Amino acid sequence: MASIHDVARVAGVSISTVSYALSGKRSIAASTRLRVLDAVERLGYRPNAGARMLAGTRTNIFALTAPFHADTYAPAHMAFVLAVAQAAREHDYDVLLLTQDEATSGLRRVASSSLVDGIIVLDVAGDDDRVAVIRELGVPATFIGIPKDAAGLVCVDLDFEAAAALAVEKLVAAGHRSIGLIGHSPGVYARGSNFPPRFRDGFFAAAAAHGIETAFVMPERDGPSVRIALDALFAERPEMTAVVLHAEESIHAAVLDVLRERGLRVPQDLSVLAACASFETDHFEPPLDTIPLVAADSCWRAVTLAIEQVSGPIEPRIELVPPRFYERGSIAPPPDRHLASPRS
Amino acid sequence: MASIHDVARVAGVSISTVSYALSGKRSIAASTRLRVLDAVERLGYRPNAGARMLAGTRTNIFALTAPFHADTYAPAHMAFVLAVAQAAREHDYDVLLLTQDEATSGLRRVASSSLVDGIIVLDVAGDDDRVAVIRELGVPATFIGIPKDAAGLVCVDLDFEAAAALAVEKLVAAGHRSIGLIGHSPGVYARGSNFPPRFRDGFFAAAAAHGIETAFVMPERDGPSVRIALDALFAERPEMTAVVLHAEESIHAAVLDVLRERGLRVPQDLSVLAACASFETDHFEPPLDTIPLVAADSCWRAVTLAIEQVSGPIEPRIELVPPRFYERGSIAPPPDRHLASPRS
DNA sequence: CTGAAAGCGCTTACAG
DNA sequence: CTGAAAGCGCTTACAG
Repeated sequence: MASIHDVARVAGVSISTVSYALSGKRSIAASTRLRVLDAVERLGYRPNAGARMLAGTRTNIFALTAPFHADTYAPAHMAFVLAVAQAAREHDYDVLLLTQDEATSGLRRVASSSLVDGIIVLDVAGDDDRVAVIRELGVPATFIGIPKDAAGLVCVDLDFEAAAALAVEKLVAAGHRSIGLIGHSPGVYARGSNFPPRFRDGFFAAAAAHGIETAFVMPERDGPSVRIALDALFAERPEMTAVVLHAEESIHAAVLDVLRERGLRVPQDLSVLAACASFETDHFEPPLDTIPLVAADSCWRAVTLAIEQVSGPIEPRIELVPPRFYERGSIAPPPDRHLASPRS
Repeated sequence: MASIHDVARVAGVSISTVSYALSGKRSIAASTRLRVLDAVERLGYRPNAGARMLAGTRTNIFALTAPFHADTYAPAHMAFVLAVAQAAREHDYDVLLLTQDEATSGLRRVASSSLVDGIIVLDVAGDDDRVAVIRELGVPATFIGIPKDAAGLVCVDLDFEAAAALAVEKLVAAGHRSIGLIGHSPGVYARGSNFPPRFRDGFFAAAAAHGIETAFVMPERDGPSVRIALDALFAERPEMTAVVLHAEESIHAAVLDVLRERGLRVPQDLSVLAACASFETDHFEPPLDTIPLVAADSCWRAVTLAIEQVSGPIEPRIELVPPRFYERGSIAPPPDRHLASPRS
């Protein structure tokens, strides 16, 4: 494998000139640079990663700690892992994958051996063991998600409260006054991350602010549970004209199936809005209006903030990514029977 | 951060002694080793990764190339990524994640910069671009899956043909003579990996060997498609008494739903076998007999073979992991009406 | 604008 | 059983 010495010899310059020509860290005569680049090309030279790590100030590797648990929703998890890897690559960083087995010990290992320049933390739980370790290590890190005690940390997340408020606003604007929320399974609220309650509470708060009636159910992942959950919503709010979904993809499909069974048309009889979904909602029948959870948004920002920290400490912060609404045609005004003053 | 010199000073030995005490590559007096380990402990010493990579012969990092496409089934994909990472860690290796964006260029990059000691290749397509690159690079690599031209490569995979044969045998042993196969969606067979056809062809071959009637359907991922597919099976083989599933988790659930709707009990009226599933099948109602695709099996073997290659070339091979059957109670003898000579 | 050289922190022959 | 030293391939002050 060609080394920097080979390149220097072929180009007829010193190794420092090769290094600078490649890094651009000092000005090089155009003709010299060309000779160097030509030699690099001809030799297929690639700087040795280990040597750069040792001599330089950074490794250009981030650790990605992405614990996977029994109740982790694989598609969303995968979307975030990939989005981090892609964002990192666009900043010339590689990603080292750390799993649940090594949640805290892996962080210590890669940080104290200077294998990585920093850490991206995924699937952040309310009380996450990794928080204390990262504080202790003092290594650059960005959390995607918000732990209970975020003091001194750099966190990025979708603004779930704002997303819930936006969902309510869109439906209120269409004329709805009674809105159901179909959330994740109860287990998701009980343990783990804080975004499901953040969305739920944001939903209730926004609804209250608008004087809107609500009902809330948490079905399990199977079809029968969804059926029962929808029945419960309609039982509690017979006048309900819209439903917000903050759940997994399969729940969306199941809800639409049940509505079809019951002869309820979307959006003529019931408006439906998919909130904070990390999957496409336009292959559903009908396609669903959505306020998506865009993994690329949070992950890009997280990587950017991690890179900033590599150059030196930055102000701790919780950065909330603003939600956006995409219309697909699954929201309409409520059917006449529900209007205060029926038309015609 | 403490260096090997700090440890040597505290322990009162030379840095080579520290190195050898830690690597065990030459014999050290017990008392000396204790002093070294004590110093390591007190200083919280961790060898610098870059320095080891540069001075040593290996980086202890594998690249994992795991392209994710629109039709990739996230849970299985995730299971394999995690299994590789876990197997690697148990061999003291870390895993660098390469995504679809960099499928081939990433391989060149990490291999020629000596960032990694080898490559684990996931989601292998029949004609996979990565095959040529890896041949060219001559870097240690293990494929999990089998490309069309596997000459010179080291590949590991479940023995899908044997799994299909085992599925048929189990059902034949229970008395079944007419068996349906519910496969993946047509798109999966059209492009991509070769394991779906390998299973399908193995199924037909084994059925033919046993003189068994078969039918085969490829439903899309949605509920209605599954309903239609089951109807097609029963239309083609009214005497069908067993079904083998080689498909995604949601298809399994949908099949069981439809059978329930139709009043068909499993296994009294119809036996069901889940084949090559990378998810648990015992939370279904009823739990399903299974010949699982165990990610940990293939991935552990793949990592082991990659590590062997780091020490020097090994014989190219295609290693097939033998399938195993787990009984859960979803297979029973066919109902009496289907027996050639009805009892009583 | 460019070069000679120190130094990053290890591993591993070489010597004893 | 242990130590002194070369060397891995870079980056980056230091000098000119």
